[in-house]
Amino acid sequence: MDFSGDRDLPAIEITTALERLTRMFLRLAPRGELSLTAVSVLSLLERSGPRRLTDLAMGEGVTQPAMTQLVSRLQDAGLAVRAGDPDDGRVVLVHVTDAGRAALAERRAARAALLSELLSRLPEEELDALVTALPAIGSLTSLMPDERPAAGRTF
Amino acid sequence: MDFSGDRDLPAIEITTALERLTRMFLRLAPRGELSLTAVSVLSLLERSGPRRLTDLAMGEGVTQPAMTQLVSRLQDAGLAVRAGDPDDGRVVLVHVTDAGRAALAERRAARAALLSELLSRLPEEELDALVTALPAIGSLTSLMPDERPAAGRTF
DNA sequence: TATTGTTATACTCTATAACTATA
DNA sequence: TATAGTTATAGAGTATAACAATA
Repeated sequence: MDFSGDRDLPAIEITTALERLTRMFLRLAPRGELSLTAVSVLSLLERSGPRRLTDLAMGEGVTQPAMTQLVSRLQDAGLAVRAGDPDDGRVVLVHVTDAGRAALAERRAARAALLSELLSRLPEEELDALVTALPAIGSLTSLMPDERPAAGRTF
Repeated sequence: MDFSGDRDLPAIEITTALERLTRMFLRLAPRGELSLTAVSVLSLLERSGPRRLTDLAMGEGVTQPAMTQLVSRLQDAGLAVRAGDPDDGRVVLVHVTDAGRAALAERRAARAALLSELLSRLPEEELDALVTALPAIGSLTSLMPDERPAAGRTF
């Protein structure tokens, strides 16, 4: 397949595929205790270290009050902690805890186990195609701007 | 990359990638009036024709009452309609309306437009890899069993 | 005054339990 | 009795608006 002439062509197909993929993934495993946003926040903290509450809200596309409450829930669950910023008394820096990292790993392992079962039923070449597409998926998610404001309920 | 020897190997990597992809896609566009489940139901009805309410609930991994309410909302919005089954007076068959199809198309177009912008910034080979992986994504979503019961809130 | 974060309140969507109607 | 669907009620997570504290 060569889309070099019209690179926008497959957008609808990719959108439809991603819609179904998203739904499948959400249903792949019971969410357990953590909301999707909670997992996303913990993942971000794990990837990039402590973050300000406002940054987290922007990054996740939720409002500041929603993030305040989410961080409170995470803190109550022992998965994250608030720490002050010595340079600016208004700022709250959120850190992921070891328990938070462990919860993430456990959740990923559970999902991976279920996903493995599905992957094992894919034809060889389709599995290869999926693996080959992983860098593209990584790039795509990195391209998502962090500044998108919350628009309506995020889900 | 050759995983023929140990096909389960990339499950964690794929899980992590899908976690981020899911979050990105959810944030790609304001959801507008439709919840993710609503879109999924309409898509299923569009793909496979009228369905019983119970089937929809099972297929989406939500409870029957949740589906009753969702279908009521869709009906109020003119996007779906309830019809009885002549063969069994207890059964409700849900149909997508033309307005429902239009809403789906509009939503997909909006997302595709935003996605196009991101896709256009991918290197040529990554875009190709994504397109090549589309059949695999389709297979994967088809492999998802419909019988998975609701486990906790679905999101 | 502007910025950071929290509190108060309302809304959407979901779950469990109890119920109605048909088979 | 069993099955299909609805109604009643409660809980999680989010938004907007109003507020407190720091810069």
